[in-house]
Amino acid sequence: MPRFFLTTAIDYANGEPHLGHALEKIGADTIARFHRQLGYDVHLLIGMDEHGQKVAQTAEKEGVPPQQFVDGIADLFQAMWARLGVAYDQFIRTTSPEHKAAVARLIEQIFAADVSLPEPQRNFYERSYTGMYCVGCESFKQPADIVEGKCAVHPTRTLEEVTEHNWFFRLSAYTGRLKQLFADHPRFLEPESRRNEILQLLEQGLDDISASRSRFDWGVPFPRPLSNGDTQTMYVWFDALPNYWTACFFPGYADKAAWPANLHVIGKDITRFHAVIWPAMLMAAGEPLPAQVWAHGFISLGGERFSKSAGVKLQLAEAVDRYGVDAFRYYLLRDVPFDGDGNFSWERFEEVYNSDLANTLGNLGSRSIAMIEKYRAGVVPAAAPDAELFAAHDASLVQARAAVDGDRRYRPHEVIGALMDVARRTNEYIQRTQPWVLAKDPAHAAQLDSVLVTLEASLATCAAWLAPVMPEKMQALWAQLGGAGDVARARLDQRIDVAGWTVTKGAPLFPKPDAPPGA
RNA sequence: GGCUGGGUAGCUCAGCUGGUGAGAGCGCACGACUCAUAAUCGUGAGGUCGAGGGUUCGAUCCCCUCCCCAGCUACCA
Repeated sequence: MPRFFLTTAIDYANGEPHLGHALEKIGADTIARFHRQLGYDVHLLIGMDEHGQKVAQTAEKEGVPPQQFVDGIADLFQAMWARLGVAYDQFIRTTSPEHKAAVARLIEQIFAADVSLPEPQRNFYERSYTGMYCVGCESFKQPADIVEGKCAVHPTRTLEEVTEHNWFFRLSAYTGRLKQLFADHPRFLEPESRRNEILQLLEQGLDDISASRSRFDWGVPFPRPLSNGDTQTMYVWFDALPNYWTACFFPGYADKAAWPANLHVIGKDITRFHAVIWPAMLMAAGEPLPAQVWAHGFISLGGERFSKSAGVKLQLAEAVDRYGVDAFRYYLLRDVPFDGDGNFSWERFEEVYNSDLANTLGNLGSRSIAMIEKYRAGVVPAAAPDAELFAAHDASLVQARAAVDGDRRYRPHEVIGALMDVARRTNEYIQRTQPWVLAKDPAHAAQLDSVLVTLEASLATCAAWLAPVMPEKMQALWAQLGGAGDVARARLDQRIDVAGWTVTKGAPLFPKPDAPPGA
């Protein structure tokens, strides 16, 4: 069985999970579920990035030791993932001893490689760095961020010229190899818009980056002391990025999380770290590279750019409660293209819920199951589904497959679109064949059989293909259709044989909001 | 400022290397049907394909200029 090891960005532990986190995790979870149903041995890695100055500061503000603080945040995130049906296989935390040990190991691996290099080419070297430090931001400012000699964010404070002595990583040495990587593997970074940005960056040439910090200690100690004897803390990205690699050093995960990963799902804002720094680190360590990095877009709220203040406007719990988890997952994935940005609005949510879920899909289930019950006592006839209709369906499924496991990957919204085509086409088919007319004349029994199997088979296809998006609802549909066991085990690359299944009409799958529940 | 990607029906968007009448979904209007969650099916409304110019027998798709939007322009993550 082919492996499919995918990861999401580990979330920075200085706040509660919000809509942006949810989009990425639901997207990755759905991609993972699709692959499970396509016969891959899937490993989905998720986790928390828990080190760094900001986390330490936030913890201090809360008056809690940092470890205790991040423990609490991790609980919040895991509870949210459970709520959203994000079925990860491994949850990594950068504060765990296994991770810290493995990070040190990766760094040492780079030092080991350095031994054979002449000094001017070594990956890690010590260097003094002088920059303008803003006390308000507690960080160094780049020239572009400085306005009239002051930090743009804190114009009342004076910038201090500060010199730090750190470990540096010779990122500049990888410009050529990275260019080669992008040339040899055009799909290493997608979508294309993000790839273009990185190509431009590489064209400019890369600067070395610092790999350790002296100003705080909430992190992994850099494994080697400086020549002056000081031990510094690793720059958070040097601690965070390797999580994908350190995952396999946790007990029980040696095989499941074996490096390299097939896919890193990340947000477009951290493209550079994943498409430049991380590959360079791996090259330095002599490790294989991940097959692909996918940078998804952002979701805004009511047209406004997502921000901490905006985050208050939408409680995830509220969004989930309104129409249920699965409808929330569906809405996000359907309305936010995974290769671009999208917007969240309750108006759209309602439109999509009513139109796609209640009217098109839900009602298709209701009417089909009702007819099988009424005309055939609930037993699906042993006939062949309509060949012409299924030829059209199959064409849709080819598109769907391409959007998760082919040329168009990874675009769950296109999978959804293809399956809605299947549902709409099936509703159309009902209108065209008019089974209620066929039912009136026993002479048309065979024809009616054919129509009913076709409906059942179409619905089973929808249930199987949409299960990754809406696990619970599609399980319910599957059960109503009389499918055995778990819909999540239904293979997407095989035709589902529905002959002989016994349907059971239950409550509407997607009740209208104003309808009494269960009506 | 530089670079990248965009500006197509009320909304969200498809339109590969230029060519018979510019599309889909939603929304809207009208009609049909009754199996179904007042759901479904059909029809329609006719949008200067951002603006101007150019190349061409012919451009939404090629070139130039301009306007507008978004992103990137490196050590917060």
